[in-house]
Amino acid sequence: MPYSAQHKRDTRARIVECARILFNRHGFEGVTIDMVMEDAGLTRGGFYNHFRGKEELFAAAVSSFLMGRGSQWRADVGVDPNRPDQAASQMLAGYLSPEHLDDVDGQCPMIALPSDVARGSADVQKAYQQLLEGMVSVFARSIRGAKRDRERTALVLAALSVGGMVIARTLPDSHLAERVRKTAFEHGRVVLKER
Amino acid sequence: MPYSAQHKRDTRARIVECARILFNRHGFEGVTIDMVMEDAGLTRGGFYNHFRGKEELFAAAVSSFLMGRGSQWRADVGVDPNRPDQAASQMLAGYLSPEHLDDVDGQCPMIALPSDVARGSADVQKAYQQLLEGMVSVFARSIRGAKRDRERTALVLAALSVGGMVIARTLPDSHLAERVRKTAFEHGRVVLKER
DNA sequence: TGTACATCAGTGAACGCGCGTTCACTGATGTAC
DNA sequence: TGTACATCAGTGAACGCGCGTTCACTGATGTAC
Repeated sequence: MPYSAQHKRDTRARIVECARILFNRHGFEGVTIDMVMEDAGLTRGGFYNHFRGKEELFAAAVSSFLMGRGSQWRADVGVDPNRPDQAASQMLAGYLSPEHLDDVDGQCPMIALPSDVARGSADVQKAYQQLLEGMVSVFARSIRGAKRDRERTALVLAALSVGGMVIARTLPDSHLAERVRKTAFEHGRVVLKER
Repeated sequence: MPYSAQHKRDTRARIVECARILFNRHGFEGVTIDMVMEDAGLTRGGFYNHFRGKEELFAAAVSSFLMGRGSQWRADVGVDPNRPDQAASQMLAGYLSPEHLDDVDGQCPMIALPSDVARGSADVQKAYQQLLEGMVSVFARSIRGAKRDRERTALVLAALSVGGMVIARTLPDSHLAERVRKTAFEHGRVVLKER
């Protein structure tokens, strides 16, 4: 056996991580296989030892956000189990934070790549949906009330969070962008408190 | 003088309208000058009699939504002047309607093209911002209360509308997409009633 | 009214470039003996 | 322990294709006389 299976897994993970950042910066069409492989310290041709093609890489990159930065969406990281409502307010505050707005490389793909995903493969759309479902479940779990109401409120918070950030990202007037972000955040807090 | 100035204006408008639809369908990179000109009944080369390049066409296409379908955003079309609140609820209902979700060709560019615009020229970003400001001003004008509160509520409704539709558009599970759309709409109605 | 002319919207071949993908190969690695 | 070997991750040249843009040309149109 040449090289270990672990070596291959590591290389693949490195490629995906570089791709995730580059897609966030430049979008699906704006990223070339060359760019990704160079960032990963490799050359063009080796790419096809790891992926069937560019679309598969895109799906893997979007999906990887859940395992990386977005892992808190499933694990409720650092939240006191006696205060489950903290998970929702932490998620809201983090997602609609000024830091997240400025963090091009590390931002959530739902913000950076919505139209790319909408025109992408079935696999990347599935990955996008998993991101949303993860977010919604964090919100829903830390809201009081009947299950149906909890999910409805969680969906509202998700639409508000993603929508506020997508708009803020796209506005050239950074002052207006900041107002959108802040207003969405404050309204989200009100929605959370009412529950 | 060969051809009238009106002839040239008409041709340009036809190109922009075809481009708007194609961009909505396929995104900025997915549309070629050839596709646009063929739809407009012309050939490749003539394009540069009307536009400096593809980026300028993109900005014109996004901007054109305000003059076309989105004209209601400025004119409060068909709204009883004694019931200014109707403008907001009509806009909310129309924007978050199932018809708008299904209307790929006619949809608002803020839904179809957010990431394309975010990576586009300064001009197209300005056009995007004008769309948002138009929407916000329709909401704000038909809400009661202090000016500051009205604008904050209007921004919330805009984030909710755009966010709800962007998410719904991107989700492959159409059942979940429909739930997101509906939930955003119903929450928007509540927000409007509270004012 | 008819005709010659100037203008410029529109044509379509050609250019240059970049990108996704393929492919024959190289060489680092773990294993068998 | 040392050596020959098989595997396959990685290399980089090459291919094929499509796209944005350019450019010399054409011909429809309105005007001048």
